[in-house]
Amino acid sequence: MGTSERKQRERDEREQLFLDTAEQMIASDGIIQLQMAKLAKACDYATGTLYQHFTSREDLLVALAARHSAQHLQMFQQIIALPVSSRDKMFAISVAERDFRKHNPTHAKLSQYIFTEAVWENASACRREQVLQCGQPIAALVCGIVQQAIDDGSLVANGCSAMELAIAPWALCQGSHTLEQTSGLLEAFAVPRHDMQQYRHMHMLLNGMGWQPLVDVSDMAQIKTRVAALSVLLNI
Amino acid sequence: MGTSERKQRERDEREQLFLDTAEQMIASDGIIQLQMAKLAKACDYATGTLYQHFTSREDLLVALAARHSAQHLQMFQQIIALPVSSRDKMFAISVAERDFRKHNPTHAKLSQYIFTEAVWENASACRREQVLQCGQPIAALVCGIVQQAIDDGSLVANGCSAMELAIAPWALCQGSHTLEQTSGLLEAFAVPRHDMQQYRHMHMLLNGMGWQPLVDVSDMAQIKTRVAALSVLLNI
DNA sequence: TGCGAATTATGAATCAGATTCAAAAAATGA
DNA sequence: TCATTTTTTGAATCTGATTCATAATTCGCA
Repeated sequence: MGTSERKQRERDEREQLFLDTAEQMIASDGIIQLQMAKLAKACDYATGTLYQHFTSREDLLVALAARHSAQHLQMFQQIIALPVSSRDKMFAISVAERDFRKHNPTHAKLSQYIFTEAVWENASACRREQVLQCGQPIAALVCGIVQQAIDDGSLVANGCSAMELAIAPWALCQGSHTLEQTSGLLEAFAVPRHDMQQYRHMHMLLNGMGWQPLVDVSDMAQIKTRVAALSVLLNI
Repeated sequence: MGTSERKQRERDEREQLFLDTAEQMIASDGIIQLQMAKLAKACDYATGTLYQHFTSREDLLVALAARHSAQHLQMFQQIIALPVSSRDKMFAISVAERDFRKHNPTHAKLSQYIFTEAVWENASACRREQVLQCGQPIAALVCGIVQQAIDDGSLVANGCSAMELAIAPWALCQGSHTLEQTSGLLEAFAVPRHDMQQYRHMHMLLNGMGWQPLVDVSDMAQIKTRVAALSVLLNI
């Protein structure tokens, strides 16, 4: 009926309010500082009301991550529509990913944090499901790029499934970000933090996969140009 | 003087006892279940005594991770002494790494957890330092392998420092483990969890770096054989 | 060996903050 | 309008980390 529909909408809006506010609070004070009572008060609701949406603090964090994943997906969807080679699409994924993280430091921290035993296990099963569900179309989409490459002959599968192949760039991307994010790690080892470096590594991997057309990894200028071009296409 | 030396030793032993016990407790009940009071009692000490060693629960976790890093280093040191090509050494790193994680699930979880803002920021500066210090020789060692490869001509640097190049396999390794570890992620996407898959990805990357001698990534049997051979050399 | 000072250990008390739940308020609907 | 159901409230509860006054131990010295 109409009434209950409106009610549901209001409830959803309230949930978004909680999430928006939590996001702001995390952005300004960090994850640890986020307190349930403070958050509720900041939204002009009682603590108990907050718990009607999220079964626990961890549940809230996972919900936040799930929402980010949705934006994430949207960004990736742009990519498949791009008028570029499959290899460039895959590369664009890593460019977009990096940009997304740069503009969403909260997401970067959260995505590291929520998969931690301490958080993951304390979130409700349904929120966890939600995160994984959001990931699914992303994975499908990346797989699609690989499949396209296999189909048009620019990548030889060698008996691997598209997913198995997609894992490689995914892992490299993930690992690069983990290293970069890990406080003090690269600094401690005096690794110059050069944006392009990571892109070069990705091209090395894609070359190693035999993904055509190969890119000359010694030509940083060209890599830079390509990144710039993709950035424009993605308007970032 | 002799007396204070013994005292220091006893103190160190007690610290190890705390860490050993914490490790067991984590192994059997998980990180979240680790409670300071329980741990102290399990070691027959008062809670306050535990706090004389670790400034906080997080500090204890970081200390534990630092200890793991030391074992880690030891394992890697074996590798540089191996009578194999530099490429095989680098590959051996990923084999050893994977084995280490398989046999130390606690380490795997911890190393993900401690670098989380919530933990890292709450550990004492000196513990954090300790973790990074342990990492340093590991990094140096891996760099050494890259440098050796550059020197003997099996790898072309193209103006990159050894460290910059070393980051690539490091990131891939790291990322693979993160993906694998992340509860439910690969399952959710129906990715078959095949040990060798990861090794193939590493060879793709090393090939893409132009690291000689190149490996035929379509020949899984050969990769498998090489892993087996390295496992024997490392006796794992 | 005995004694006071200095150091260390103890664990009950404190504190922070997440979570709950009985009571109050609001919505529903007859 | 009023009884019933649903939702909101926030003070009380609970958990577990951390502290700190007190007790125990060790030390240096006569």
